[in-house]
Amino acid sequence: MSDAVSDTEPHAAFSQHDHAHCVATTLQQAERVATERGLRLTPVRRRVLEILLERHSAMGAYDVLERLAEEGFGHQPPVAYRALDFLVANGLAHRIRRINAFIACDHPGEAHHAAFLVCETCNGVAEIPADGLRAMLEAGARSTGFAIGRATIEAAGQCPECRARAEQGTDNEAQE
Amino acid sequence: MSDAVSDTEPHAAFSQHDHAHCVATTLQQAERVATERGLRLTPVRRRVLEILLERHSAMGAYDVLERLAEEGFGHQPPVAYRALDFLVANGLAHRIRRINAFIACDHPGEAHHAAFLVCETCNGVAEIPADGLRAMLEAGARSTGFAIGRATIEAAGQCPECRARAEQGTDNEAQE
DNA sequence: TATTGACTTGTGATAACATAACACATATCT
DNA sequence: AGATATGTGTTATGTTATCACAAGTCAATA
Ligand SMILES: [Zn+2]
Ligand SMILES: [Zn+2]
Ligand SMILES: [Zn+2]
Ligand SMILES: [Zn+2]
Repeated sequence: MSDAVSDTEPHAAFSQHDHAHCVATTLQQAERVATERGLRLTPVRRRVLEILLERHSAMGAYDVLERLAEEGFGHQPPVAYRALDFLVANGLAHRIRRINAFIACDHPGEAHHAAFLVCETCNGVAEIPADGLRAMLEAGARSTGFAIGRATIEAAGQCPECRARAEQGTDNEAQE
Repeated sequence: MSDAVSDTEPHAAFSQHDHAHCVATTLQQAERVATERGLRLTPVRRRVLEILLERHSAMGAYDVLERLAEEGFGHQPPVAYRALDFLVANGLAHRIRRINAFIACDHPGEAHHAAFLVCETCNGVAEIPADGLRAMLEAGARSTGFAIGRATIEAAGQCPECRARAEQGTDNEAQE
């Protein structure tokens, strides 16, 4: 049987890799960005970024808050939301609206538009480049006179690993 | 300088038009779709669709619920959510995640992918064709082996009318 | 006709997500 | 030090969404 997946290059979010390297380089980039722009990457903010960086999936604000509380930071929602909002506002994290969650940015500091692939099975989230998508969206909007500020581009589906796993199980999956 | 907006073709959501015509034709289409597919467009469901069709902007579930309650339907959130979920599942309405709201579909029954332009000033929402965007997104996903189910493409910004209004005000709005 | 089974609508309760308002602390600048 | 802006923590509340269960509707069929 031919494997439809085998000839692709899976995103780091959906495959085994040296994640410590992801964390180190991204955190380093984030720190450089903060310095360059005079942002105050305070203890809470930095810790939230580190927590998000632990996995290639998105975390809800309350999950982040729980971690913060355990570690001696505040126990109330605004503590998490403020740090998360700071990170998002400064391009160090992204908000995934489909699942009300947040994820660390893969390329902080580099001007880019991103789209997100959200696996409905394992909850992994991959950030993929979306400059072309953004340009196309912008073109569509311009023809109606609409001026785009920010865009949200998200896809829900199944990542290659979960897809392969599903192939083994022979059940028919019902669609939504 | 020429007016950057004047030569565009504004979307119905952002300009004066015969809205009764919008409502009539869309509702008619929706009814045809329901009949063809054996869907039960019950009183609540139909009423919710009519309520959404009243304006070219999105409504929150609780706003819909309030209307339903006034009109003798149930008073509890599931009443609204179930009807809305039914409409979304069957392509008669769309969910706008950026603002946690719902809007009637412009072209029920016609297979299409849509993107949405959400005006942050007047809360108008325009549905625009997104088959090209979807194809591009799909291409990006495929290169990572990801299989897309549903996609969310939304832009927040300013509609042509609000943009024009803002231009007039810029001289006066220098001070707060 | 009466039974059945799938589906729909309603309810109360609760979960999950997000912000308002205010007090106090800490950094920055003069 | 004093003035100003920013950040952190708190309590309280607002907003969005789902769960679990009872009762009603409807159509096929025994
Ligand atoms: Zn990694
Ligand atoms: Zn997966
Ligand atoms: Zn209209
Ligand atoms: Zn507008």
